[in-house]
Amino acid sequence: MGLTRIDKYTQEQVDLAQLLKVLGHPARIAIVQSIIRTDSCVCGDLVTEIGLAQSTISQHLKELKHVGIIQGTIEGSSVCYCINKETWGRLESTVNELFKSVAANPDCC
Amino acid sequence: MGLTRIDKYTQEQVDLAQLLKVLGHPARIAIVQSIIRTDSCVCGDLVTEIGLAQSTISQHLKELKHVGIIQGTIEGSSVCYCINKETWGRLESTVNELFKSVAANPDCC
DNA sequence: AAAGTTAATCGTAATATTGCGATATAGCAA
DNA sequence: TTGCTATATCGCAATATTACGATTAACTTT
Repeated sequence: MGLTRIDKYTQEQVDLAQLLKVLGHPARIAIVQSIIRTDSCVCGDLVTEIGLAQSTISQHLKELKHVGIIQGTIEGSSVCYCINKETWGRLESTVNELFKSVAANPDCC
Repeated sequence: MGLTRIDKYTQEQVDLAQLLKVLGHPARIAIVQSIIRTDSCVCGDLVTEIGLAQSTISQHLKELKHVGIIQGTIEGSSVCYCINKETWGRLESTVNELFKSVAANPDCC
């Protein structure tokens, strides 16, 4: 069917999966890393830096923005994209909880 | 084209994205959580617990196994799936590095 | 051997994702 | 106004993903 069934899962599972899914693309990882590294909200630079078409980068930015991983502010004729720390904080604590339970899990096979 | 171009990215970006992508599905999150929680390598139980078809669960297990998130050992007529801690350790440190750089990133817009 | 259990694989239909060029939109500059 | 730049959106083609039923494979029990 190609349609992920969400009626079987908790809201937490759906939310976490959504964030991880959006981050689960190398272009979007590269975009996030670039936004962090350049430390300024350059945006069009991503096109030349990553080497995908402008429309493709714009689409990835849209997805990152849609789930709240980044946020954009219009700044003259360009757009300033930066990290949404609230979402990252939420993701960090959820993921760390998972890591903790993995670490505490005894080997069994 | 539907084909993710990997020639534009570093190996680290591709590897991280691959792990996050596989975890980016609620059924696979539920599977991982269940494997951790039950603390034993039950497997067929996932079908009744999650409520997807047996073939669907098997397919998700295959993907988790393929990227090394879990590992399976044949145990009689059933299979014992459990966490692959080496992969989780790698993922944890990579992700934590990312979280650290996000936290250190100054707000700019 | 025959039947039952468990899990993997195959085939398939429906939907989603990726990437691009072309076009639209909006602010800025001359 | 007329261009120029920056970004978003549209439409499309290629490919990937998701889910399922049916089948297969392998072990267990009778």
